[in-house]
Amino acid sequence: MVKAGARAQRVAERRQQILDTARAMAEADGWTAVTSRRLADAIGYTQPVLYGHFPGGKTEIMRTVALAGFTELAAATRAAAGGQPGPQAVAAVAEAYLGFAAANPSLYEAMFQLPIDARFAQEDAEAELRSGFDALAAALGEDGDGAATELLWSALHGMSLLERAGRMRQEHRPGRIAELTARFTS
Amino acid sequence: MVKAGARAQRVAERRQQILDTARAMAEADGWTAVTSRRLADAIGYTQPVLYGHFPGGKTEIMRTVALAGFTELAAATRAAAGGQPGPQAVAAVAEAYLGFAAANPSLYEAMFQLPIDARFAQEDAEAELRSGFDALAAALGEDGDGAATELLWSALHGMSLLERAGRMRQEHRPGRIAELTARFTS
DNA sequence: CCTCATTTCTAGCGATGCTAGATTTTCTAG
DNA sequence: CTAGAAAATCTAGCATCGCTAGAAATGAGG
Repeated sequence: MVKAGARAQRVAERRQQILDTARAMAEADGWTAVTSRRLADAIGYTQPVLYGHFPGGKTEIMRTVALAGFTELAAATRAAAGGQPGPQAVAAVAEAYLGFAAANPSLYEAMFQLPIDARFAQEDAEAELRSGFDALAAALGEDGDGAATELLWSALHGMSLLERAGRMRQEHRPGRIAELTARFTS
Repeated sequence: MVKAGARAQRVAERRQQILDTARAMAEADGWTAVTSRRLADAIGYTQPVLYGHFPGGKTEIMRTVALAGFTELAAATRAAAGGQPGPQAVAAVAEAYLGFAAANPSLYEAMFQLPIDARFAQEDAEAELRSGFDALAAALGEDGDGAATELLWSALHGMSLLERAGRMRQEHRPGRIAELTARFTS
């Protein structure tokens, strides 16, 4: 079984290479620049190889990249939330969330602007999403039905996208975070 | 000059027909279904005619549709804001904003998920955008630097998208609006 | 060395956005 | 009313896209 293991490992490695390359290309030039031909070229193979690893094609690749993004975002948010709820935790969580979205715009795009078909790894994404959501709730110290957390998430999500779209000036972010912190801790 | 006027009017009419058809097709089947061939077919002409009216191609068509969306959204928000600021105005504005986004998802998508190149009708969109922004500020009664309004806008924008993406349950919206109204009027 | 399964590639399909050049229609002027 | 100019429209095609069937290369076991 050693050889089979080696083969499986090679397969896993190339799979990961595809994901890493796709993500890097997306961050460099946007998802539209991640074409099957360019991606295949970048990993030193031809297009059909991609479909051997990801039968769902580009969509499945994006979705898998997005899944990693959910994990990372949840981890970052959880780490920022820290122990107790309160203004400090809310501010830290907001910083972490906005920072993540700004640092990985294409990844964030794959996570949230991709239609969800409830097929590929949907449940995993859902679990990671909930983990991040819980971190927000923890920072708020919410005990209700989650409406406040949903509102906080909405604000962070919307702010991320509007900043990225250039609809809000970057230098005003501290003011927005202060405003958010104040309004979400009362 | 009557004949020249008649010609200009025919041109304007067909231009509007292209926009209306594109918008309807987008709302019916999404923007990816709005292809140059299908759109040309739908208006009874061939592809190059589209480029006669919109040299920028599909992008310019989407942008022009989006511009109308900005106007409509600003009008709806202004109408909802009414006279005085206060909880009622904030709730009404939120309802109006979320209702508009939910009722015209593809239009909203064109408005905010389309990259802005600062070329096509950018300044008009900016003006309408500011008008809607001012309506939000009026509902809040804000007099500061706009941070609170930006935060409100972020929350509404994010909530719209998360609802559309199915990340938030529709039936919880009243709770979210209540939460928002409470936190934005203190 | 041969066989056979796996891996990889070649070549192609239909569809996309877009455009150059031919063709038809419409308007104008004599 | 008609001939020619101008405008509007179409035909046909390009490069690129995501994706795939079938041929060729590769590698392991007998």
